[in-house]
Amino acid sequence: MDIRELARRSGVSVATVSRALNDRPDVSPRTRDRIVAIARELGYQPNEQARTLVRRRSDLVGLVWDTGYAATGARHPFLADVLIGLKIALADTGHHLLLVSTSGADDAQVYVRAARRHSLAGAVLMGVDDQAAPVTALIDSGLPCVGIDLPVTGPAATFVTSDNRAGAASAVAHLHELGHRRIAVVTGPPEMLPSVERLTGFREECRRRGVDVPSEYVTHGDFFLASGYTCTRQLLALPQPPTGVVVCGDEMAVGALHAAADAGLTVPRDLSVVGYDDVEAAALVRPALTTVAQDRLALAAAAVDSLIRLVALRRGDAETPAEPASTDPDGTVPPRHLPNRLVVRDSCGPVPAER
Amino acid sequence: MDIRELARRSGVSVATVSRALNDRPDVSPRTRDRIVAIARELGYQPNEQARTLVRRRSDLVGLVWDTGYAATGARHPFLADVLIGLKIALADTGHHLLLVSTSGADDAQVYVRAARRHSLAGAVLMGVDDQAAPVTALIDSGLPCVGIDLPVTGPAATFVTSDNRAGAASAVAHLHELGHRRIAVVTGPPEMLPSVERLTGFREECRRRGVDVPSEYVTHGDFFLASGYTCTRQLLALPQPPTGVVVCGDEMAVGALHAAADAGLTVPRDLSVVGYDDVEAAALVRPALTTVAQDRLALAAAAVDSLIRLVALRRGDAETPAEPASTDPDGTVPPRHLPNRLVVRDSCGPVPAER
DNA sequence: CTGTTAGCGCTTTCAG
DNA sequence: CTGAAAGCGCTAACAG
Repeated sequence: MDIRELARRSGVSVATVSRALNDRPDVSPRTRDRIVAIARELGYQPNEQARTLVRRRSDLVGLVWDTGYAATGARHPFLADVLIGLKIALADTGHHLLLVSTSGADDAQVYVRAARRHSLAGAVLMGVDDQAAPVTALIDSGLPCVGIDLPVTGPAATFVTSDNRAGAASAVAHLHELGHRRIAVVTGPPEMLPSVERLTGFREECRRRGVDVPSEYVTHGDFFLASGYTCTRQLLALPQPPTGVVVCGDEMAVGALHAAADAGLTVPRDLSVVGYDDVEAAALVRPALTTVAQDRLALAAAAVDSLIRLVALRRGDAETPAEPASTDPDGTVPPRHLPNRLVVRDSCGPVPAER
Repeated sequence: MDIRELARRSGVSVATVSRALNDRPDVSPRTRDRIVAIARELGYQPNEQARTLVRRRSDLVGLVWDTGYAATGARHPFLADVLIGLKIALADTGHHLLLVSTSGADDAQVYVRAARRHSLAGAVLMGVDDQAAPVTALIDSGLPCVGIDLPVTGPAATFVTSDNRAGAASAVAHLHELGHRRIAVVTGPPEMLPSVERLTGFREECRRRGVDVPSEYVTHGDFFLASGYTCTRQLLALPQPPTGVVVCGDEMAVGALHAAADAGLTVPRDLSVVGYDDVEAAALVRPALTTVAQDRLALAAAAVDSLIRLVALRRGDAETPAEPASTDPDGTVPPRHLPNRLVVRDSCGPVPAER
């Protein structure tokens, strides 16, 4: 069942069928309707390869996600959820997600090659090092790219992330309102965007509220549980230990919970902990984590939306965009910071009496 | 940089280049080496679409995974890990994973159409209802398919799962050896393969050890936390409550932990719980879950291996397979049950003194 | 508005 | 062993 067969059955040429099926303006409505009806009836499916071959762009969006079990920060459960959101959002745009596998080779061109091989329409990047050569090469190749929690930029690249500053600020506010004045933070690696922005938000809100943040109160983990444990033990060993701690990732926050327990403290009686992300486990641990929730589906949807914009821009589409405001005048798609929401559970309480 | 350019630069015809690059026997070794060297040097990448168009089979493997947030059993964290395993295993075979999105339409042909559109080499199914029309249609279409935890079979279909019976049996054995004699079970829906097999394994091991299983001790959840909670509360409300319970999924097992707590019981002092899967949260909850671990990477690798076999069979490859034993003589790929391993943590203890 | 025609980049007969 | 030539199924000029 190919386009020729369809043309025969509808009594027109293949060109007309193609036009009708691709919603081109230059077909008479009656012809179009008839063709579309016959196509549907016959269950005709255009061959995606043939179409890509001539159009030089497929309906595939690559997902660059370094899932090597070894790679730091890669296997964040958070990202697995984003993946699902991507799939859902992409479905509405007629695109499909292709997980690009690097199969061993890791020269700087792996992603670029994969993109070309499959004539990708664009790519979504997450959980990778945005400074790594293969990644920068991809960005520089001019392929529309959107980073999730990765500050990639360029003529055909942009990113989406959470409003990390506001999120961290809300965590501080929550603790402050419970009476806490000795508030510490466990953030991520200093080279990662969410780490930096969350730390900034933390500092800003503390300043705003006149809360002093001694430098020992600022610690850096790697978003994995063990680092949250270590940092928290360190904090608790301080001469003036904090009474509340903002942990910039739920995995690390669970580590903080364990650290408190091992230090003989009860959460939230002796120590208050607020996490970040609201991963599944956040609601499962005891005490359930109070945490700054990211809307992962919305994050994915925003990424897809931005990507589609980039693709359209690149194609030179002059059509009136649905939301003209969100494409910058200079023909660029601005980064987006999506709002977060504090989810109050059981890991924060009033300040403990002075010991 | 296309094959023509490459041919020009190597001073041969495109046909020869094609043969060389595809490892065809009918090229002189010297010519081949020279062409391969030049290709590598120039970073030549064959266009996948052009190649698929003529070969009528792409390097894409579809992943049919019903990730609608609504779909039962779909968003199991377990499956997200399998996904990563699939990607890794597939990379070695030169294939890429395509997440097939159904974009609204849900007639019986959605998957079949998607498969045809992209000329998929095969498909991996997980987290879907193997009785659903779109799924059976895909299986019946003759596309090589392998189900993960789904008992799909057919001339070009097979499946992989855990050795659920042995796994459940090991859970029973563990409890029995700790002295438990009143052992209950929370399994999944009766129509799902893992539920059924785990329940069977549970029953067999109980019988083997002379442990009686009253019918009230057998409960069915849906693999989600809440159902584990409900079932466990029910069990604990029995006149003769169990002292140990085998919960056939970690999510449900966490629910069981909460149920125990809410019933005023301490795990493992008053109740022993063993889970199944060893998802990430299993190690994070307190007490950490003793659970039957599945090797998710191995499961994924086995799925890929089976799929590749099916693809080869279908192509009519007569080459000597690497492991001839695992392809059945009748030209079929048998289902596989991978071994599980009991991971002992803190949720099981000796039988409590009679209250 | 519609048909004809020329490829997209590659593999694969079929001759040599 | 190698080359010439015929498409794979579709889209996009270019004429009508």
